[in-house]
Amino acid sequence: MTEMHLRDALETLKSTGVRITPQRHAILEFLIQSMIHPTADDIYKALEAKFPNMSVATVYNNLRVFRESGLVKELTYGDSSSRFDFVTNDHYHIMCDSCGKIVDFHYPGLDEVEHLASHVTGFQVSSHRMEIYGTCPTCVLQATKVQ
Amino acid sequence: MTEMHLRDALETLKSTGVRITPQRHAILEFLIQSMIHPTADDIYKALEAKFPNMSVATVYNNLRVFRESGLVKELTYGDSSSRFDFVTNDHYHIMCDSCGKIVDFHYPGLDEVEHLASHVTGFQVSSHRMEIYGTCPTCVLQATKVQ
DNA sequence: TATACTAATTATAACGATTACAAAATAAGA
DNA sequence: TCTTATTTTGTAATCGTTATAATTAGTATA
Repeated sequence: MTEMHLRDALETLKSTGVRITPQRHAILEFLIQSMIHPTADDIYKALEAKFPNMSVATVYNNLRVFRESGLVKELTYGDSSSRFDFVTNDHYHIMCDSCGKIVDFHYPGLDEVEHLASHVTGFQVSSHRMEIYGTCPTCVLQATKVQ
Repeated sequence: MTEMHLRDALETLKSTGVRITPQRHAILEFLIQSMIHPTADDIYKALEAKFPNMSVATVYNNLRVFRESGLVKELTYGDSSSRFDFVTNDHYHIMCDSCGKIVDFHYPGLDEVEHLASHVTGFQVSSHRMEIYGTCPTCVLQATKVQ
């Protein structure tokens, strides 16, 4: 599965004239295998052992390249830094207010809202963003224990 | 209308022991009357004439106070700075990819998605965020003109 | 395989939004 | 009016991210 995604991703990059460097390979591999929706710094730290000389700039540069190729999605929140998500099939995110964990879930797409918004505002709609916030099971449990 | 909102807002603040300063009054007033979902800097610049000595820190401090009182909502996007929205009735935003303009629109709330997400992930859901992106009528028009 | 060309990496400085801090000013109740 | 805790101010610091320029390294071609 991961193998497949990685090979496809590399193929996509190559076909648009993007060179495959060991760093790019490693960052993509990490993103695909990662379940934590990592920040740029997470990625930098995770690959430190394998690439002791890699620069943070390389991580950021490549995340931008991947984003522009449509391979990766950037998730932005207020205070903290951006998180990055390898694009597979469409899914939404639910985020824990307490520990910050992000979990994927599927939903049939909000075409109706897009249509209504377009109708009401006259915008030409291109996309939408939706996230749900709450408390994850683990944090709910801990909150009950404390009392 | 604006008068009403402002008086209510000041009352809310007072009742939780927050002092009403001229700066707070002015920032709130500007937020209520503003249609542009301003950034902290927008607010700072807008009040420069009336408060030549006001510090940016004051703007940020008070926006935090207002947010914590539930009077103001912070809208965060990737690249640029946060935008602030005086909380009235529930509405969503549609944003122009080209010029950055944000327009409000109403929609009956996405209870169904919240329920499903809760069911599937086991989270205790508290809220959600939804935005639509596209091109505003003005920018669509300009794009056609150029050709 | 060697060469050449261009893109990518690195290290570091710069940037911009936001926050921390300490001193001075001030709102609001007694 | 007086008192006191809160708020404002000015400035420095922080942190994520980007710009820059020199070095290194993919990859197409011969």
